[in-house]
Amino acid sequence: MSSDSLVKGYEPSGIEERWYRYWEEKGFFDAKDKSGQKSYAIVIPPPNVTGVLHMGHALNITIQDILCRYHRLCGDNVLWMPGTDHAGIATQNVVERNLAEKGVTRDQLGREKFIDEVWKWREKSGGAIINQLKRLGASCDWKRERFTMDSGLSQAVRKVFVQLYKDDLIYKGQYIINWCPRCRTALAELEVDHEEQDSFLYYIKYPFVGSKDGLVVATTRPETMFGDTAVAINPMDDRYRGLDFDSVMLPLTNKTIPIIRDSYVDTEFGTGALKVTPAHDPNDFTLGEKHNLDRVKVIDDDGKMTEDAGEFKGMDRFECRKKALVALENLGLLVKTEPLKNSVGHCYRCKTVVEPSLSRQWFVRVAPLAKEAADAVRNGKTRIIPANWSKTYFDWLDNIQDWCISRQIWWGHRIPVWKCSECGEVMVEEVDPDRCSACGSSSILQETDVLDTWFSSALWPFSTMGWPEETDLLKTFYPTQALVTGFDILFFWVARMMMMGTRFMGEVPFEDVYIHALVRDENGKKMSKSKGNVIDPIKVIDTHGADAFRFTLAAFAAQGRDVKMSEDRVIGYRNFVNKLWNAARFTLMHLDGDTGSVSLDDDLSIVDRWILSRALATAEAVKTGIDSYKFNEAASAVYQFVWHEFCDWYLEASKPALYDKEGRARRDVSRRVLAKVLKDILIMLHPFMPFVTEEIWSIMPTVKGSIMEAGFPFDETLIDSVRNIGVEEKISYAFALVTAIRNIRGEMNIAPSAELNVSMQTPDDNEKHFIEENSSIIKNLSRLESLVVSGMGEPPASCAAAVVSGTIIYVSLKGVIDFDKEEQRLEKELEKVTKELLSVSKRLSNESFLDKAPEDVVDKVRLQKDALEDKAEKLKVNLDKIKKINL
RNA sequence: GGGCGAAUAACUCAGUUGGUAGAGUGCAACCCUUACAAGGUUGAAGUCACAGGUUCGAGCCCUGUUUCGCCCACCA
Repeated sequence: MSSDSLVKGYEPSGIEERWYRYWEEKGFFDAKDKSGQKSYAIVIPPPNVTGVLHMGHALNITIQDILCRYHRLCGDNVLWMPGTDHAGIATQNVVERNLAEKGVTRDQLGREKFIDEVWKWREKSGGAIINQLKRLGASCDWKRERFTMDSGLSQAVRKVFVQLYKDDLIYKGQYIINWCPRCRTALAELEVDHEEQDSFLYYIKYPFVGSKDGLVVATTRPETMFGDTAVAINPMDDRYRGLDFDSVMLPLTNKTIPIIRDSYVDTEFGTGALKVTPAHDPNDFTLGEKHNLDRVKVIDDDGKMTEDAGEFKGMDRFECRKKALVALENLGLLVKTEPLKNSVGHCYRCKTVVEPSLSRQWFVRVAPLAKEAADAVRNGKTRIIPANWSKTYFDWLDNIQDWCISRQIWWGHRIPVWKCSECGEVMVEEVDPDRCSACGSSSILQETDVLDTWFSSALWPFSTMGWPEETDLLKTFYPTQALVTGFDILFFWVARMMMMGTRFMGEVPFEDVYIHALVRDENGKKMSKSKGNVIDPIKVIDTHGADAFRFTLAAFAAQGRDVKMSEDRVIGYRNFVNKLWNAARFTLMHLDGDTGSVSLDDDLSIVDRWILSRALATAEAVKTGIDSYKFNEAASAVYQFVWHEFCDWYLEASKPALYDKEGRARRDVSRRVLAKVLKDILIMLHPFMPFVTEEIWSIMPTVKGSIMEAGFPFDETLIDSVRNIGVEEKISYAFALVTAIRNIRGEMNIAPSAELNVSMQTPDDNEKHFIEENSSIIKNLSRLESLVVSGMGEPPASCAAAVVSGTIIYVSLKGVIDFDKEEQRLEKELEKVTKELLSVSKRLSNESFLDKAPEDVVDKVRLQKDALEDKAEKLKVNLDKIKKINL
C-alpha cells in the first residue's frame, strides 16, 4: 500500500471492524494454557446477560483492555477471561415481562418450562452485550467465554455449597429478612437500596385495659400494629416510673399486649414508648426473642394484610396504612402526626419498597470467611488501589452480618439440598441423589429455592478456570494479577471473591484490585434512564470512533475521581486521532520504501537526538502510568509528546532535512528517525487506541506483522546513547529563540507568511556556533528570509528586539516597524522580568533561606537571578533606544 | 450517627517525597505557510474555598470552619 491511499481525515468506520476480525481470527487474544512466559491474567467482571453496554462498562472494559494489550506488548502470556452472569432476579424479571405481554405468568407455565424459556431467551438475546464489548475493542480470549450457569460453573457452585455446609458455615433459619413483594423473593441486606424520603411519624394511643388513658407510641408504620405483641419502655424513663398498668389494649383488635421494659428503647425518640412487631422489624425481632414474645405476621408475601389484620385482611399494606389511620382517628386514638425524614428500603432490581419479614431462609455464616478475606488485604497479599478503599473494605468485613443466600425464584442454581418425605432425612449433595440415604425411600424432594446470583459470581476467578478440576489454566493463571471494577460492587462481589478464593484455593484471587471511578454526565449527575442523561457508548463509537472514545475514558480516569463524560471531550480526542493520522501521512510521504533503522553511526542532528530521547522518556512515562494504574498520566504523557513535541516541533524542524535542503545524508537520517519515532508512538498508543494504530502500522513500510507483536518497551541501548547531556538544554534554547521571534511577529501583527530578516548578537562563541549550525532549522521554524549571527555590537536600525538567555534577537522591520507598539511590547516584557527579579531577589536576601535551604535550590535561584538581571539590562537598553526615537 | 472524597483559569480537570501553579476546551488577534482548518502561531486570564499553625519556603503537611458529593448504619 502506498501513502496515496491515506485519506486526509481519519475515518474509523469499517477499519475497526476489519481489524477486530483480523485479531480474533489470527488468535492474538488467545492465552496459552502453559507457557514459559510470565503470565498476566484478568477476569472480567461478568456483565449481566440482560445487560446493555453503559458508560460504566465502557470505562471498566477500556481499562482492562489497556492493561491486557500493554502486557501483551511486554511479551506476557495474557489471559483475559470473559463471560456473563446469569443475574437471577434481573433475568427472571425480563423473561416474566416478556411472557406477560403474551398474557402468560410463570406459575401457569411451571418451573421447568419457565426455565426453558429463560434459556431460550438467553440463546436469542443474551449475548448482545458481548458484541458491544467487541465494538470497544475488548481483547478477551473469547474462546474461553463462560456463563455462571454453565455446567462447569454449576459444578463448582455445588461443591462449594456442600463443603460450606459440611464446615457448618451454611445453615437454615428463621429470621427477619428483606422481602420484595413484587419479585416475591428474599433479598440480602446488600440488595436493598435505602432512600431517604418524607414520611410521617404517627402518635397512636394504646389504651390501658379498663381506662381512658393509655400509652402513646410513635410509629412510621401503623399498618404493622396488628402484629404488635408488646409495647416497650425504657426502665430508666421517669415518665413511666409510676406506671400501674402492665398491659395495653391493641386498638382495632381485641388483643391485650404486655408492656415490657428494656434499655434498648431510646427515651429521646417519640414518646419513649415503642410498639414491638417481632415479625416485621429486625430490632423488634431481637427484642421479641429476648422477651419471649409471639411473632405475628400481618403482611403476606404479596404485600397484603393477613387474617391477623382483622377487617383489613387482604388489603394492600399501604392502603391499609391509610385506612387504619382513619379508623384510629375516628376512635380518637390518633394523637398527632408529624413529618419525619426516614430511609426506606427498596428492592435493587425493581425499586419496590421491601418488607422486613419473618422467613425461613438459608444463610452463610460469614464471619470466619470475612476474617480471612480482610487479613489477605491486611497482609498485603492483595492490594486495593487506590488504597483508601481498604478502609471501607475492612469496615464492612469487620462488621459483617450473615449472608442470606436463598432466593424464592426459579432462575439460578437450585440449592442442592434434598429432604426425605418418609423419614425427614436432609441430604446435601454434589450429585443429585435418587433415594434417601437413610431409609432408602425414593420419595425425596429438592429444596425449591435457588442461590443468590452473587454466590456463583464469588467463585468466578477460579470456577472459570475449570475448578474443581486441577487444570493447567488454574496452575498458569491463578492467582490473577488484577481485578478492575467499580466501587459499587466492592461488597457484592470483590469481598466475596476474596472470601471464596482464600477459602477454596488457599490463595487470594488477585494481586491487585483496581477500583475505578463512576462515569457521570457532564454535570456530574449519575446517568439514569429516568433523568434522560444517558450517553450510549455505542453511539459515541459510531460517531467518533472507538479509539477516540477509549482515549477519552483513559485520559479522564484519574484515581479517586468520578469521570464526567461529555461529547465535547470525545471530539477533542477524535481530533487527536486525526492529528496522529496526519502525522503518519506526513511521515509516509517522506519514507521512501524500505527505510532502515536508526543506528549509532548516524550523523544525528540535535533535533533528532532530542526527539529520540523524548520518545524514550515518554515510553517510560506510559509504562509507569499503566503499571501504577494512573491511566490519565500515561495518556496525557503520550498526548503531549505526540502533539506538542513530535508534531509541533519535530516534524516542522525536520522539514529542511526531509526536503533535502541539507544534503542527501541528512535527509536519509531524518527519514530513519522519523520512521522510528512514529513506530514508537504507535506502540505506546496501541493499548489506548488499538484500531488506528494497527491501521497505520499496516501501512508503514518499515514494519512487519501486527502491532500486537511489536514489543514494548523499546530498544533502550540505542536511545540511551542518544540521551547525552545537554540535548534538552540546547534544544530548549533553540526553541526559545524561535518562540521569541514568533512572539514579535504575533505582537506586532506581522502576517505569518511574511519572511523576516533577523540578526542575533551573543557574547558566547558556543552559542554563536550553535545558532549557525542549526540556522536552517531556526529559519524554517520562524519563517526567516535571512539569519545573521555575530558578537555583541551596535544594534541595527528599525528593529524589534527580544532577549533569550544571553542572546539578543533583532527582527528587522524596515519601514514597517511601529515604534509605539514595540515600546509597549518591550515595556510589558520588562515589567514581567522585573517582577520575577523582585521575587527572586527577595528570597536571596533572606538570611534563613540561604542558611537552611538546600544548596542546589539556592544555586538555582542565584543563576535565575543572574539571567534575569542580564535580560532586564538588555531590554532596558533597547527600550531607551526606542524611546529616543519616539521622542 | 460513622466513614470517604472534593473545592485550583470562564468551563472540565492535572499537579509524583514542600522549592513559588499547568493542560484541554472556551475566549481574543492573525493566518487555508507544501501532514492536518478535526489545523497553525501568538495572546489575555488564577488571593490554589476560608481561618489559623508548622517551615527559610505551603496548592501540597497539621488543626478548625464552610459548601458539595458519595458510602455505611438495627433513625421506632
